[in-house]
This record gives sequence, structure tokens and C-alpha cells, in this order.
Amino acid sequence: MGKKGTETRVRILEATQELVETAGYAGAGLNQVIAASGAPRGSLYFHFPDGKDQLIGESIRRAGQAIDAAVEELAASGASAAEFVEGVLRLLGDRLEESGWRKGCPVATVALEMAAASEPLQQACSDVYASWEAALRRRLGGRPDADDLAVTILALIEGALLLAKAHRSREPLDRVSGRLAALLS
Amino acid sequence: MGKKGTETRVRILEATQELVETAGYAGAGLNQVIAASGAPRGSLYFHFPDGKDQLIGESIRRAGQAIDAAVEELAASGASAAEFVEGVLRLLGDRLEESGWRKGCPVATVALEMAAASEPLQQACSDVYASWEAALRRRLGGRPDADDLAVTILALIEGALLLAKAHRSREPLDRVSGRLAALLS
DNA sequence: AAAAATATGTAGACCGATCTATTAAGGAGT
DNA sequence: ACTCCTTAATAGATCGGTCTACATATTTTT
Repeated sequence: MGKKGTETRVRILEATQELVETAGYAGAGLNQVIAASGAPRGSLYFHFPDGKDQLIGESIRRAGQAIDAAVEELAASGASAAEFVEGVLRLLGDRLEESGWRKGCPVATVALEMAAASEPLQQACSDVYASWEAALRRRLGGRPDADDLAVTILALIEGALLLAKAHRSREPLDRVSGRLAALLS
Repeated sequence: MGKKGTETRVRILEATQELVETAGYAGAGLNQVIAASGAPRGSLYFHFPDGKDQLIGESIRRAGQAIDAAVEELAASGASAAEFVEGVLRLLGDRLEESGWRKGCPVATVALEMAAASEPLQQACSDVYASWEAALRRRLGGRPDADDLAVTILALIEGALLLAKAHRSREPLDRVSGRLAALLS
């Protein structure tokens, strides 16, 4: 794959990521992707011959990895487990607010839309969540209840992010932050 | 409003509720609503002259009240706070699994899709969440940290429901259930 | 009570816009 | 010269929404 080709491919993926996170699978049109990325229609189908499903599937996995990397970085520095999770909530809250309440969880909307529709996309979302859960479990390693706790923390983060987006306010994130100590005691 | 008219209005709302919960705002087409409800196009626009936004707004609020009523019923019977929340999780888990992983939170998908789009719909979702939060706060009444706790429990429920739908499995709900005691201690 | 008049609701054809996807041809890079 | 990639026209389906004609209740008038 040539240099130019790879660049457009990435531009298309980035535009898709952005649009899907804002409007979901059905709400993000390929025409919008084309307009936002600057790539023409034919290029889209050259790089993603299987169409919208392939495009969004790849963009979901890509977004998942980006969050994964950011969390992994936080995991290395944080002191206590509670401080680490607080850091994640702060990071996601910043991202959400700075984007004008558009960028919450890049997977959630598609996961909800596609749970009963496209098998491959449902799988992509499931995989991303599993990978985040694994990252949390590693960070909480050692505890006897690390499995339950990792799922619970992930649910708490996702739920708080959902409420924050719905209310257009950081308050849910902050309030949840304050209850972490009890959960991780 | 005559009897017949009210009946079709309700049939339309019920069909909308079902479709929106499965596919979201953009994914639920009015043609599908018409087909599922059996009502003709003209009736839809007679009962909901402001179109799709009005239709989905009303259906969201309606669905919110239904969940509210179910939770209120549970609140009366449950013994401890933890047992009460466990009951809610069991109820929602049953609903989700029995529907073939289609019916999770009737508000979440639209809330995520519309946070940065339609103001009235964003408000509708925000209101429904606020009313659920108030119901939880009432049930937890007395505790000094009831405010924080209500938001945290709601986030936990929403997050667990999201993960359960994404993975098509009750496991997240069950694991979260097991950690409630620590949170509510 | 019968008839006329007025709401109330149903029915579906139709509109322009937009959707995803395909196609055949040509330009750019190596 | 040959592959990689872009370009834009186009297809066919579906989208939300409007419109007119019709049927069915409900009330008003005689």
C-alpha cells in the first residue's frame, strides 16, 4: 500500500470515528464521511470494499485501541486503584466536555444500536469492551475479586459517561468519583 | 379525542417504543412504525403533527414512566437497599434476555445519539434520567450521601445494562449485583 | 326524531432529498 | 509499463413529510 493511499485510509477512518461517536451507526452517513474526510466516494469503497459495516467496524476497533493506550498510560503512573480510576474519569470527562458533549464512549452508541442487528459489529463492540475490562483487571491485579471489580468499574465508568452526555454535565462523573473509595475499599 | 383515535395513538407509541429501543432514533424508520403499528401514514401525522421528533419524544417519556412505575413497585417491597437494587437488576436482566437482547434501557440509545443534536429530545432523555435518579434517592432516603449514591447506582445500572446488551449476556449484571454490598455498606 | 353540519380520524398516493452501493474510466506514483 | 488509487456519474431503495379524498363519529338544527 502506497503512502498516499494509507493517508486517505486513515483520514476516512478518523472522520468516521468522529461522526459515529456523535451520531451512531445509522446517524452517520457515508456522504458525511466523504465530506468530512475530503476523500471521494470511490476511494472509500476502494479501501473498504465491504462498505459501511467494514468501515465502522474498523473505526470502532481503532477507537477502542486509542482509549486502551491512554488508559494503559494512566495505569502506569497512578498510585492507588481509586486514584487511577479517578484519573480515567477525569480524562474521559475532559474529552467529553471539550468536544461539546459529543465524544463520550466511542463504542456505546453502536453497541446499543447493533446488539440485535449486525453480528460482526456486535462482536467488534463486545471485543473492545472485553479488552478494556482486561486492562482494568490487570491494573487491579492481586485482589481476590478482581474479575467482579473490573466489570463493575467498567460499568460504572460507562454509565457515568452516559449520564454525563445525556445531561451535558460533568456532575455524574464527579459524583461517581467520590464513591470509588467505598467500592475499592 | 374519541376512543378509536386514542387506541391507534397508543398503538403507534408502543410500536415506536419497541423499534427505537432496538435500533435508536436514526435506525427506527417511520415506515417501520407504520408497518408495525398497522396505522396508516396519515394517522401518524394526525396524532403527531410535529413528526418524528414529537413521536419519539413522547415514546421516550412514556417508556420512562413505565420503568418508573415498575421500580416504584419494587421499592415498596424490598428489604435492604442492596436487595432492592438487586431486584431492579434482575428485572432489567429478565427484560433484556427475554427480548433477545433487544430491550435494554429504552432511553440510552437516543440519549447518546441526540446529546449533540435535537435539543428537545436531549431534554426528554435528561428528564427521564432525572426522574429515575429521584426515585432511587427517595428509596435511599436518610443516608447522608444519598445524592451521590443515587447517581452512582443509576450509573452502575445503566453501565451494566449496556455491557450486558453488548455482550449478549447477563454476566455483567450478575457481577455488578455481587458488588452492591460494598457500595452500599 | 330526522337531517344537516361539523369535528375527528383513516387511507394511501406522492414529493424531493438522501441513503448505500456500483460502475467505468482516467490520473499518480514507482 | 504497471499497479495503486482517485474521480464522478449513476442506480435503486428508502427516508421524513405533505397532500387530498374519504369514512366515521358527534353535535346542531329543524
